Amino acid sequence: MNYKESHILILSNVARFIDLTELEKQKYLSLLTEIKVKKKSFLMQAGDVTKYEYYITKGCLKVYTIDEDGAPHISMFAVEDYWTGDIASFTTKKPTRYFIKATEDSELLGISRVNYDLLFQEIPKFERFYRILYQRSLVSYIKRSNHGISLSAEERYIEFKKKYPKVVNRITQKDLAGYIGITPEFMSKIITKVNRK
Amino acid sequence: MNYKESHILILSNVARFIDLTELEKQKYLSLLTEIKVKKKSFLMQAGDVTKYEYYITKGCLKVYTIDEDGAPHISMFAVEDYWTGDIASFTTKKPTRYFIKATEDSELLGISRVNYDLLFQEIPKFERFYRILYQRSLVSYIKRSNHGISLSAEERYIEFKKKYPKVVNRITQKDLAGYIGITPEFMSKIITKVNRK
DNA sequence: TAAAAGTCTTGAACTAGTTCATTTTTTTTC
DNA sequence: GAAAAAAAATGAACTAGTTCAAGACTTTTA
Repeated sequence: MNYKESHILILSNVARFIDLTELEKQKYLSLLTEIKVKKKSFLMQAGDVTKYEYYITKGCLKVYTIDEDGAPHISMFAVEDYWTGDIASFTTKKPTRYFIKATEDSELLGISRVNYDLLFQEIPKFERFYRILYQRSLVSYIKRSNHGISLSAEERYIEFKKKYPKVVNRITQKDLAGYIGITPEFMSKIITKVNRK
Repeated sequence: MNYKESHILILSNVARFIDLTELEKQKYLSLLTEIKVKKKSFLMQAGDVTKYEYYITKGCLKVYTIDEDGAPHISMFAVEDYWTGDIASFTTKKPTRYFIKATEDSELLGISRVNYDLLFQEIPKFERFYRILYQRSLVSYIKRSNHGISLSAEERYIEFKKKYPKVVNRITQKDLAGYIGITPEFMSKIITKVNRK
């Protein structure tokens, strides 16, 4: 069977953890929705009840909250081959506190709540896929939450560059500051200092 | 069937997400190992390859790393009805960076790597159980990692008290400081200040 | 392609959190 | 139940990170 590029990408992502028959692949793909978002437009805004979980096939998005003082706190940058969304809102149907905004023109595959439930019924193997996917995400979020409380801003910046070398060049310094958890001014000072070394 | 108390506890934890037949319950329990740890002794130390994932039936333990300066950073307190361990080391067989130490005499049920794999083969429903368990843990770690970078120490303390009102009274202020990510001295000042209000 | 809007840099004054040292209080141990 | 060990409180001097303001540089938009 001849698949389009975005479908090849998501199937190879899924194939990391489970094997699907040709029929299952087609069933799976039929449950997905193609979504395009222009740079600067929103995939989700605080207050929405999120309809989809997303897989990014092209582009870059930032996932963030805005605190009472209006300061943004970025929880992740989602680029090609990443999953994103707000699982809490997706599963509980409560309004999200997150914004997801495209920082580049982006293309995604979304799975709706109905289809997500259906997926587990029709291809129970996907329980395993998501079990392993969540297990791995968990490991990286546990690490990140430890870093947040135990590393200095400069150390967190160095870690970020090491972990996401390609992402650094695709985002603004201001957004990076929002991810590291500091002001853009201090981010600028850290970068000057680290690069001087 | 008449189960012992610790088994009733873990079965009701599992029953939150999946239904098991009587036979499956017995199979599941047969894969678990009972473990007791005395206060101040270790369940795991940095460098070990972790053999088990744990469910706590009694007591309290702290999960932490120690940084190059010798400062402890506590990633969770595990009390009754909580799961703990180091999934990264458990699944990859690489040495852990974590210490797990009992802060009270504690009792746990452990599942070994071999039995964990066996569990999924014999009762595939457990993929679903862990999928949902990890999904929920993920939500709370995403929140925690955001709090670490966006809230002040005082705000994190207030959040902790709200989320874990019972745990606060079972741990030392020093350990709480290690969780919040500040020095014991500053923790003391915050507590004095917050309670004065 | 000019104007506007947003991003980045730098510096000075400030605040949250650290470090170190000392004393008091609580818990552990024999 | 006394002695030792650990935890908690407090204060003074310090450092990492913030805030505000102003100017330079880049990107977006019409």
